[in-house]
Amino acid sequence: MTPRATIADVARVAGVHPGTASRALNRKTEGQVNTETAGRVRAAAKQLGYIPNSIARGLRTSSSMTIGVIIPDLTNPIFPPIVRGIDSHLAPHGYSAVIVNTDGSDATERLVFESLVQRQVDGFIFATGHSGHSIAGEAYERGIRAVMVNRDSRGVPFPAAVGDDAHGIRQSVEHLHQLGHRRIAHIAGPPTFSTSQVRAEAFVAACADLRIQGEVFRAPAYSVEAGQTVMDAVLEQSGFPATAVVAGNDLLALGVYHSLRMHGLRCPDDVSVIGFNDMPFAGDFQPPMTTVRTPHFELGVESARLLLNQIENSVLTALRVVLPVDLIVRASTGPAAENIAFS
Amino acid sequence: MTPRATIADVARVAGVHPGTASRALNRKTEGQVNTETAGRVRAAAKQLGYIPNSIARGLRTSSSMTIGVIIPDLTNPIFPPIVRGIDSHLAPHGYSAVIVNTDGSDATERLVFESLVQRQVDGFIFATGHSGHSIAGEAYERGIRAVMVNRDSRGVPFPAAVGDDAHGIRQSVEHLHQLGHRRIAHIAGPPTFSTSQVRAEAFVAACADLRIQGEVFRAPAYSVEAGQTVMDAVLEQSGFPATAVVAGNDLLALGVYHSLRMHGLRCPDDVSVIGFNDMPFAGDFQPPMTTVRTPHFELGVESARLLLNQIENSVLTALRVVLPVDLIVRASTGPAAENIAFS
DNA sequence: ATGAAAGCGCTAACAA
DNA sequence: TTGTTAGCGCTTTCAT
Repeated sequence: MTPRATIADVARVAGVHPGTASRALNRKTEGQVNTETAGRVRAAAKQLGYIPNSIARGLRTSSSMTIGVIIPDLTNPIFPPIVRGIDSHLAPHGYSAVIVNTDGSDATERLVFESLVQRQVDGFIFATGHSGHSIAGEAYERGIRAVMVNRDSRGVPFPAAVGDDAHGIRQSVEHLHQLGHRRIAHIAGPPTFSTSQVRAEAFVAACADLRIQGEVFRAPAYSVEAGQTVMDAVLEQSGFPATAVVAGNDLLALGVYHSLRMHGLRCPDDVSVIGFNDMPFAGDFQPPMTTVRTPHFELGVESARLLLNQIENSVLTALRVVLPVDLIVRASTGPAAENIAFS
Repeated sequence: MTPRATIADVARVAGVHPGTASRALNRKTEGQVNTETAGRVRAAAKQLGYIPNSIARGLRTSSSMTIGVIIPDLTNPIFPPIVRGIDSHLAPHGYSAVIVNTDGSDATERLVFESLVQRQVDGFIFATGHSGHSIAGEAYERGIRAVMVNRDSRGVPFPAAVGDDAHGIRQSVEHLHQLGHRRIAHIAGPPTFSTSQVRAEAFVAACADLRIQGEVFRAPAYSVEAGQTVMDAVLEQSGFPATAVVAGNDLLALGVYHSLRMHGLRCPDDVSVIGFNDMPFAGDFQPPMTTVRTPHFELGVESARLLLNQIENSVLTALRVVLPVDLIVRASTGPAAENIAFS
């Protein structure tokens, strides 16, 4: 492996001083150099296959052109689109994203956060929305730039890009109401996520407005297993004869599907189910899932835009960007069952 | 934001020279320093909240502790588990992964590759398996360290971690054969991917061995749309009266589902379908998909291990790691239909 | 418009 | 065992 050409090499070939070469090669400073000289420098660079060493540049400019993206779990299907959205905005600006997973663990979150600080990332995008001991608060105190995506900032004054969850839930409940449902269960995500709270509150409010019975059950995680377990409990122990379930997200809804199947209940004939997120392939499930579509890619884009505005222009374009969501009606919702399917 | 403490600050507080502080703080060199002194340095570091600047370190050691991971598209559900596997091996070794998408474009691949070289990544993991004008060959000539994951190296002498695709296909065909199928279509992925070739060849070989009719159709992409389009053509134009389809991957198989449905055909009653990969939620599709499970997470781990061995120990532990795959029989395969469902 | 020189923060070779 | 010195490759003042 032949050693890579440095800017000194380029300068030598072009017959100029390294400083001049540097100026010629950088957009912001190329105006300061004679057009003809600049051309010579560029030619030399091309000839030598010069690739600037961004580590060295970063050391000098104290910026790494890197953004840390902290998510709970990349295998949760809502995150890949968010990440792609983030990347689609960062890349054209010369930034790269370093994605790390926390698996919902505060300890891991702290660990990866420190490791990214050590890597001199220029900012953070948090997709983890813990309430209490989140590192977001600490980040703010340290003067670190960050934004939240898909989760609210909850006290910490970082900007956030979120979907209009409350509206999505309201649409869901109204849809169910129109189908004749009057007793609806909501399986909410863990209370540590801001989304869980927002959605649960919206559910309660919507039920109150429409004068229908709504009951909230809490899942310990946003996962298929948790959804199934909680739905098992709803069916077997709660004594709440729901004809429909509004799940906190699609994973939970999928768990509800499983529970229903295990209990010999049909969806939507016996119980209607609505998810949240419209994760990829939600329309291919059995039955195709009625769910609230959240524009994850765009959420990613917006969060990146918010962050870059802060970093590059030191301006806060917005403290909160709320994107619209849409109820996608498929086949997991139908008319309310006349007979209560369970005790 | 108070300026971060540097190693010079730590040294000053501890009353030692920066060089000594550096040695005390690094695992590999802490043996060279007096235990008591080292303790004082560590105390000072802790007191000041010292966080080493890894950019500066990288400049000096010419290593960024970063690995570039090049994939076609993060939203293809097989990649998140691979990425997590990679990360699970890299993180404990102090490395971070920078993930970039190419969307199957050679131009983008080249672009992101250069951008990662510029970032001084210590190595690459390629999940894109192009044949011809891949940048892998060029990377090799430049002396860049890299490995391939889930795709074969195809001439370029980089190590690779792959699943035993041929065996998976053979299992699929045998399963179909046992169910009485004698005319099977294979919808192969784009020929630019090594996996497409391997799977198609294995399909042809298996059919020959079992003396059944097998015909290969080529999809222009590994996507749901492509699967649907190709299956439409199989049904409407090919004149090949298949009773079963072995799809090149689950996405393609899902497209086959869609096509079948549009044609009023039932799966598996009229046509059996087998996918490949066992992507997340494949068991929740309608019908639950029979498919070949590939250990994506482990593939990721192995690829990272292969790469780190090369980087840190300059040893090539293996040129090829082949992991076993398994046929997961669910509900998309059944006895061969007696009547040919289409012309 | 260009050259000179300094220095970002760190580690590695060399001395002592 | 510790201090000294130099320099990774780049940008950016300051001079010219």
